[in-house]
Amino acid sequence: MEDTNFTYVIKQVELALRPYIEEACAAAGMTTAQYTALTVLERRPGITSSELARRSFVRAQTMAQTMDPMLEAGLVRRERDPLHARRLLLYLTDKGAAAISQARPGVAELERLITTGFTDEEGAAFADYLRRVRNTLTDGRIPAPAD
Amino acid sequence: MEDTNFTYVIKQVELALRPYIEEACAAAGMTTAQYTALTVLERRPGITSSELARRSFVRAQTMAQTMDPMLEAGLVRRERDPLHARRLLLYLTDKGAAAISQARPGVAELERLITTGFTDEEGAAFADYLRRVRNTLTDGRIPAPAD
DNA sequence: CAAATCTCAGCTGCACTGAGATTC
DNA sequence: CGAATCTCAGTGCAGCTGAGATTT
Repeated sequence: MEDTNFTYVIKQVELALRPYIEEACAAAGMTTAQYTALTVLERRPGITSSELARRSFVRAQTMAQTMDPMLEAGLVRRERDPLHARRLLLYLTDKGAAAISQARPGVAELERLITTGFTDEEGAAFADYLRRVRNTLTDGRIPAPAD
Repeated sequence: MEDTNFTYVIKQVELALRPYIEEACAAAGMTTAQYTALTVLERRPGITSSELARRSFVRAQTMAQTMDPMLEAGLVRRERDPLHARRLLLYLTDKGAAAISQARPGVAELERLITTGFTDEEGAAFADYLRRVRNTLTDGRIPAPAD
């Protein structure tokens, strides 16, 4: 197992992936970071921006920056936490849910494209490897994987 | 094979990888993009900036921007192509080779970290899957894979 | 007081586009 | 003329740091 160049090839895959993802997200008027944040928010309504940042491996300031235009556009709504006045809890609005729906088909199409030529077993193995690598690299970074 | 979220997990892996790569490259006073360009240049001395850009999946302008500080710092040298006055051929200098050497141990260490807990077979399969995905996504983009 | 959250302001890396000059 | 290369100038996204206010 020498000269496999994982860092290089992973970077290439990410670069090659980018225009596809951007296109799918743009179809719903969002950036990639915004779409990702919305899908996490969909699974964890009432999360704080800071927590969302931790789960996405970015700083709180970066997430706030991602959220700003979506709050403006009414895709996301926020409320003071009644138990903790400093916290602002985030919720998906109907408009936000609609935006996700609009982007989802393109993303699903891309998921299929990625594993073109893979058997089901290979696809499952690939998914497993990716998660293992992620977990190795982020060991102890977050309370529970943002999966 | 549903709900595997390749796009999401690949993005996470790339994000998690970033600080490690940056650290290894910074040890030699380079950015990630610069290190990558140098390693490609090492394998293909006399390549043009445009060709290098194609092999790295970026625009010619982006590559020029990556190269500029390295030309300034004397890590890379360039010469007019005697056969084509418009072209500038790129070559690694001794200083550039030294910079690669300085960054390489950190990168090699990272390669090992990535596949922590993988058997040799799993590592080989993972490397193969990544290349297949890259090739699917960049189908017909460049003459020969920059591998 | 310490820790967490949120906000403001500015910076960097690395993509992009568009336009122009030169050369083959 | 068309295609490729190189350069200049400007844009945007998405990370980052640092500092300050507020709350538990």
